[in-house]
Amino acid sequence: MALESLVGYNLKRAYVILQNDYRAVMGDHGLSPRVFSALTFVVETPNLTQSDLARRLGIERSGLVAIVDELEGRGYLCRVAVPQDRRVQALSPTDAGVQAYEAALKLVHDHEDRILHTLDAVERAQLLHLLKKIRETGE
Amino acid sequence: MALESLVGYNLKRAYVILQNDYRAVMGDHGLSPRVFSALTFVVETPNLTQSDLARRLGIERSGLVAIVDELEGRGYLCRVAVPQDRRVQALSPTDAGVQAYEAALKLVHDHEDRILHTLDAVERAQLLHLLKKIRETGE
DNA sequence: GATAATTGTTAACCTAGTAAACGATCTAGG
DNA sequence: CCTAGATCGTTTACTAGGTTAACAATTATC
Repeated sequence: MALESLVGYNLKRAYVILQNDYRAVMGDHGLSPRVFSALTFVVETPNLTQSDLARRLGIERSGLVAIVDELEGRGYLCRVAVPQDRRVQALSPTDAGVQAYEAALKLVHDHEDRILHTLDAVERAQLLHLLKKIRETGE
Repeated sequence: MALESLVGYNLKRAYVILQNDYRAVMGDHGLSPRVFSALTFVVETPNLTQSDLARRLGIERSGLVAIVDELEGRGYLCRVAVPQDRRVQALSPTDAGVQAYEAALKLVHDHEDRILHTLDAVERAQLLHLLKKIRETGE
């Protein structure tokens, strides 16, 4: 079967498996992968603007609006006006946002430990390294 | 940045990069990844039925209909009635389908060679092995 | 000071799926 | 034999996760 030796095919199948397990672990009202990623950037990056965040996530500004809306709706961040540039909205995490991020990160680690339990530490590091190498050539 | 050490995040980013390059190489009217995968199974598997194919692709039967419709519309396969079981439609590739498959496979190999040029043969084999290991635990 | 670029946002659209229901058909148990 | 359940392909409605194009407001550049 030609597909079995294609990286793209195996990458997609593995991606779907991880995503399904992610959702199972995070539950029905948990943060979706993209919302969790966005929250991570917001918590870890001071003075982040929406355009910044969209670029870092590799999506369009327009697509980010719904994500930020959700995080704001959950009370996990605030859009704060920036006097130096009145076009932008800086994204500032709330205390609840930081807490939710830390709790979600624990769940995500549990999920990855579970779904990747057949990979030892060396293999997992290898996998990360190889995926990053792909990212570097394509971004 | 916590995301950088997560397999899921890196997997998705790498997957998006491969998918974008795939589409760039295959062109605007080329076979989409899922349609190419389906055609591969049809060409390589005699007497394949739609339910079989859906199971192998890991999608629902209902979702497969549009894919088979497209392949049939392009003249790459025929739905043929099976006398032994009048519920099923066997999927039989046409000559044009086999030809299109072989041409597409060449393009896919070109695409993977290009996007993965920073990985040597050993790394590429490692990556395939690790992705397959994930697939085995999750399917 | 005019022109161009950037920001956040909305609206319309697209892709790739899922879930539920359907009639047709096949299979197994009594 | 025949009835209950399973399976097959299909349609319909829906969802997630994006994109592109346009917009007013604002800032940067020449």
